[in-house]
Amino acid sequence: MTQEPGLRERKKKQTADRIETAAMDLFEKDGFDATTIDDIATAADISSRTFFHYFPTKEDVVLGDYAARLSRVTESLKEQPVDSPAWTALGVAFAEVANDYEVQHQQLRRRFQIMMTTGSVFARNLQLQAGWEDAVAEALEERMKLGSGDILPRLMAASALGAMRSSVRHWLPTTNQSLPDLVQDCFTQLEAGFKPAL
Amino acid sequence: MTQEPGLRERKKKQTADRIETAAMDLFEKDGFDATTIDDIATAADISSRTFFHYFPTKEDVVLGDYAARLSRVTESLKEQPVDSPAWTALGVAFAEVANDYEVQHQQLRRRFQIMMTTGSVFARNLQLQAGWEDAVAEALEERMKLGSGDILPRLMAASALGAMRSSVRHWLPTTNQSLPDLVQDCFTQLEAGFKPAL
DNA sequence: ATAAAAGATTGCAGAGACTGCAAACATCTG
DNA sequence: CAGATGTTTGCAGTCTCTGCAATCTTTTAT
Repeated sequence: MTQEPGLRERKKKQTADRIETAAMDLFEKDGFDATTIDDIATAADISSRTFFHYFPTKEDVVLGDYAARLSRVTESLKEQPVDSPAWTALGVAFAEVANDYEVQHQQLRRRFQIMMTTGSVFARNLQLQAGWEDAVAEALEERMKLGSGDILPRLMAASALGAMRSSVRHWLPTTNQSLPDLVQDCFTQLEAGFKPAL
Repeated sequence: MTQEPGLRERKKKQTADRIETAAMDLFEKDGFDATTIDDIATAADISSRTFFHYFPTKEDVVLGDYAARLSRVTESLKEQPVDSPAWTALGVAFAEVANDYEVQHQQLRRRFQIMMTTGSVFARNLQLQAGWEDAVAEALEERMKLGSGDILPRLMAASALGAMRSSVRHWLPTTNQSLPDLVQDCFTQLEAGFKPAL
């Protein structure tokens, strides 16, 4: 099943990494907007055309992997016992993600720093999160066996993502509390609002 | 105080309107992405350079006025009696906006239609909403007399905006329920989660 | 009424992100 | 080793958006 990746795969990953590190270094050195695709391509030793075979936009270099990470929420959600309340299950799923964030906080802080100070990157991030909201809302709808006419799944998904975003924002500058704790606090705060919902 | 606007002001407003209607017509006819600034400029009888004196980006033509509308939330929030709970006050403020939306739903539907089907416009919208979230969170913080170390104002702001967004999404395709009702439902749903907070 | 100030419009040149295409190149498969 | 398949590259081109300087319009002060 899991074949050892061939030369082609290895090279590809290697190039992707080279682009990413080169780009991040330049972003931090010169700023996101002042760094051009050409700059990145030169630093990563590829042609500028090739850049777009690896990343759809410049913004995605900053968000790339951390975007994929949140998509785990839906998987985790499906693994939760069906008899636990939806909001609780959501809380567990997000706690896992928060843990990932906490573990890799060194790399994430660099990315967040750029994201929070660059409008286009921030916007792209929100756009990706909106996609996750859709996915989470859909998963919740299925889980709660509700028709698509009910607003509750979407509201829950939006609240959960909002809790996550709020937590990250407070987590970033301070480091007083751990991210999982913050997320947990937000979820328990909102819990009463979703009490009656299975 | 309120001087009758001079010729200059009148012309400016007139040009802005011309750009907006021309652009919206083209967006609906050919699609947002397929419409170029040049197309809009030609249709509105201006030079393409002038377009950017009126709108910072193509996306803002779709979002323009309705963006400003939500900024009313903070004002409305300040007018609420200080002894009413924060979440209740927020609910009233958003209800006013929802009413505006409902009244002008014909124009808004056109804009939402384009927004929901065009990634860049949707992203821009989320970016603007993030700005409102900041403003609302700040206003709440002041109202609740909390230090800036507390996460609650931000969580409330995020939840409120989330409720608004969720409501709009359900309101758009159906028309079964009025937007203010939907918003009200979401706010009462979440109310229990913010009960203990003044 | 007229001249000066202030503001708006325009064209031009240019940077920069991103796309499609076709040729060259590398890797994999049999 | 040859053919299939995937990757890189250069090139030409489109489009958004910016700065600048010239021109034209409206306002204001004389």
